[in-house]
Amino acid sequence: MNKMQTLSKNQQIIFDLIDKSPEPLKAYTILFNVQKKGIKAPLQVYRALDKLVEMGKIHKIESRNAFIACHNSSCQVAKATAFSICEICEKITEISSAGLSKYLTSFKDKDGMKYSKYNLEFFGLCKKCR
Amino acid sequence: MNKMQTLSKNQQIIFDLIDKSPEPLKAYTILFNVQKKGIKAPLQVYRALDKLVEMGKIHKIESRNAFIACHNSSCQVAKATAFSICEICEKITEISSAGLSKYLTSFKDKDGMKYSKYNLEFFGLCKKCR
DNA sequence: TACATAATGTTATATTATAACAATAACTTT
DNA sequence: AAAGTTATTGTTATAATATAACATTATGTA
Ligand SMILES: [Zn+2]
Ligand SMILES: [Zn+2]
Ligand SMILES: [Zn+2]
Ligand SMILES: [Zn+2]
Repeated sequence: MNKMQTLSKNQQIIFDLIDKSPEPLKAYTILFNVQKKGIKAPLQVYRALDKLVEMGKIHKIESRNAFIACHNSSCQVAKATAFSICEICEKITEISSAGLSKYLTSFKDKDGMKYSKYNLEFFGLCKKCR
Repeated sequence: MNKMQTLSKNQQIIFDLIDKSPEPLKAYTILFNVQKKGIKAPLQVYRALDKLVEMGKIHKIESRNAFIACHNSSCQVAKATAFSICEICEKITEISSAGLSKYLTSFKDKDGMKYSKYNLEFFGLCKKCR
């Protein structure tokens, strides 16, 4: 069974903010929004983000330098993520597809090499923007 | 047929450097290495990089902020890229798999949405590092 | 308690990327 | 060739993203 992860003060503040945000947040946007709670320096934000990513509570959208809460039942697959990104409105959604993750987790390259960790970002137009 | 793309002076200088590099290069590493050729400012580098990415001559490794030349017969699939990244030695290889690109290009999410563009980064240990 | 580990606070700095504006070069159309 | 248009270049300044280094405090464990 998973060891119950309890969040530290800063981790909890920053996770709550990201979790209730309708869109991915950037580190300095987070910083600005938690200054009233006493978090004053970028490093405090980045440290909490690092831990939250490690725990699988949030994911980083690499092409956008932004962070989104995992809604995939706190990602068992913290290290195997897939997102869709709308190129017009920047709506970003975590894709939760057993088929996709199975395909990618079992994918073997030319050397027969398998990879348990991956990050996939799809780009296109969301429903609203088409 | 594809319009033959001819590179501008700066684009050619920067492409040549990336193309002959055994590893992905970062923007400021590129800048440092082309200063002897008269390219003095970050913006000159970033502008050339943008165009080269557009043309599919190079790709950006998003999780590393680094650029690698496409060796996939100058990527017909400039907008559908996949890489493997060794977490120890940072060896990075473009994956060229018809099966993978077919699977991802035809992948439909829960809303039945298809995406023609994607970027996939696999993480693991390369042969040498295992 | 005593020890070890994780989290925090703080200042400074490194790294990555773009804004704004002016000047040239290259390509089109007449 | 002339005139108009677009792509590329040059330059300075600045914005945005991220980490180094060091001191302190809190938490967990033997
Ligand atoms: Zn997730
Ligand atoms: Zn949209
Ligand atoms: Zn390619
Ligand atoms: Zn390796």
